[in-house]
Amino acid sequence: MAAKKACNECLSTVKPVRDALDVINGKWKLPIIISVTTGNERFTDIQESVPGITPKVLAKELKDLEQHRLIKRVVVEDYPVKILYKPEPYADTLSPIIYALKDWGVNHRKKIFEKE
Amino acid sequence: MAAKKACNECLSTVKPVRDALDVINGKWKLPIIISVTTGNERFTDIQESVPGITPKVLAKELKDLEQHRLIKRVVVEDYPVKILYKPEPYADTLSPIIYALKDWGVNHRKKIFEKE
DNA sequence: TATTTCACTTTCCTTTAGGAAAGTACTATA
DNA sequence: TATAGTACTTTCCTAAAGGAAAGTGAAATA
Repeated sequence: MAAKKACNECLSTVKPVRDALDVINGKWKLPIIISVTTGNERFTDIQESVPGITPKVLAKELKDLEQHRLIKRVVVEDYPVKILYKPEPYADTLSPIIYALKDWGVNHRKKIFEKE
Repeated sequence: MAAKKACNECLSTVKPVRDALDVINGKWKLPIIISVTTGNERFTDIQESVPGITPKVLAKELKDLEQHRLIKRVVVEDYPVKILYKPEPYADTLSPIIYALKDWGVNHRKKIFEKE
C-alpha cells in the first residue's frame, strides 16, 4: 500500500498545483502582472517593461488576466481617452508565488554560471 | 522618471521569474516532480499518479527534467532490469514554489466555487 | 498640413505542446 | 504456449502559443 499512500499524498498536491497553473501558465502572465503591480499602467509602458512581448500577445494576455479578475482595464474619459491597467486586489495573492519563483530564478542563474 | 523607476524594479523581478519559468514551464513538469518526490519511482507509477498524462509526454518530460538535474534515471541491473526515477537534491529547492502554487490553487478553487 | 502617439488589430506563418492509438522488445507468470 | 507487465517509441494529428510586420483610427503636436 506504499504506492497508494504516495499516490494520495501526491494527488492532494498535484491537483491544486494544476489549478494554479491553469491560471498563470505560459511565458507572459506573471511578467505582465509583475509589471502592472510595480506601477506600469499604460499599454505601451507594459509592453516596454516586458522584454520581447509583441502587442498582439500583450493584448491577448491582458484580456485573459482581466477575465481571471487579476487586473482591470480602466477607461479614463479625458480628451484624449486614456486606458489604464490596474492590478485587482486578487493579484496580490500571487506574490508568494512570484517571490518563490524570483528567488529560485536568481539562484538558478548563479548555479548555471558557476558550473559553466 | 517614475516610469523608469517602475521599469527597473519590474525588470529585476521579471528576469529571474522568466529564468525559473524556462525550467518549470508547462502543464506537466511540476506535477511529475511532485510525484517523484512523494515516492513514485517507476514509470508506470508516475504515469498513474499524474492524471491524464500519456506515456509519450511523460517520457519527454522525464528527459527534460533529467537534463535540468532535477531527477535522475537509475537502472537497476536485476533480472529483469528495473528503471527508477529519483529526485535529485536540487528538486527540493523547488518546494517553496510548489507550496506557494498549492496554497494558491486551494484558495482559488474555493473562490471559484463560492462565486458560482 | 505632416508627423507622432496610443492602443491596439490583422494577417500570415512557424513552433511547441499535447493527445490518441498502436507497436515493440523484453521478461515473467499461468 | 498464451497472457500480462514494464518502459517506453512511433505515427499521425490538432490546437495553442508565439512572432514579424504592417495597418488602423482617432487625437495631439509641430
